[in-house]
Amino acid sequence: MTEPPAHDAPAEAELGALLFALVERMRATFFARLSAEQLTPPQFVMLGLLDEPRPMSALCHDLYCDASNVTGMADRLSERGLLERRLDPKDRRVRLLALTPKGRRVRARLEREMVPDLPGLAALGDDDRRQLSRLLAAVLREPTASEP
Amino acid sequence: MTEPPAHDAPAEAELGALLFALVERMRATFFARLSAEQLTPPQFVMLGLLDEPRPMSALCHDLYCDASNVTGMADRLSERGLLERRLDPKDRRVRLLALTPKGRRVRARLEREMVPDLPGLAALGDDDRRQLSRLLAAVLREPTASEP
DNA sequence: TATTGTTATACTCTATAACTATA
DNA sequence: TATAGTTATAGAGTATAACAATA
Repeated sequence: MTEPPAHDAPAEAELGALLFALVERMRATFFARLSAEQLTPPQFVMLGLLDEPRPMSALCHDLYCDASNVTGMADRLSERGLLERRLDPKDRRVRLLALTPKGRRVRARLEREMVPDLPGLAALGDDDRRQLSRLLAAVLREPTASEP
Repeated sequence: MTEPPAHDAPAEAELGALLFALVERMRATFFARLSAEQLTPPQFVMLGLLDEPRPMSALCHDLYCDASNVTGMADRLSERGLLERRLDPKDRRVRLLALTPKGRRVRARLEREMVPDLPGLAALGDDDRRQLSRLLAAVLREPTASEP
């Protein structure tokens, strides 16, 4: 043990348990919507990472998986018309993955429908919703170790 | 379009985007710790569902997967000494899955170490941490559709 | 008959290693 | 030489279908 923690450990453990419970709660909606759309969870994550065309190497970094896996996932999603491979004019080794219009529609529909379905969210008052947004934004404002 | 929503849609979409971003942020810590422990994500979820011994059928419900998959997952985790199959005295068809002491230790260590590692959480002030706990608890207090 | 868990099969996800094309 | 992506292979997660044991 080194220095005592800046804030009390019990409160931190409670917050941690709540975050785990929240994720667990989101899983129900998540799986139900994805199976209705015939998408696997990794496929949905991949669609969610493609705000703009990105190299396959960037995708395998954000998916926490090996580059070899991105090949197969991209194959399957492009066969279904959800994304496409493009050439990178700056480097002929690179393939950029980009959502098709259909891929954009599917992703937008899923994101839109998953959140309102989350039980408990609609029960918050307007003030509490604003507070929660503010606090989540504050947590997310903090940079990740992997970011510059 | 039918009735106007009870609260404004933009605020709801923003909150949804924040929740997605939070989960995405948690993934980094999550994958790093699990690979260090040589556990797959589904294996960790299974350990997390075993607060007490539970029938395999209950596990496949909470994992959102078919019963046939629980057999193999339980095989692998029990080979590693993290859980064990027990007989249910009330129904001889049922197998109860229960954490071993080792499984309990591994699960506790992972849960304890994953949350403080979440970037941004430590940056919140004590008041904000309490607020966030209160709001998450309020969301989670709302029952799920799958609960009685 | 219905339910619990297992086995068999096929597809997807994942890592490792060897390979091609490009830089 | 190093990097981006692919292919081959093997282990793990997933669903479907058929099965044994029990209720």
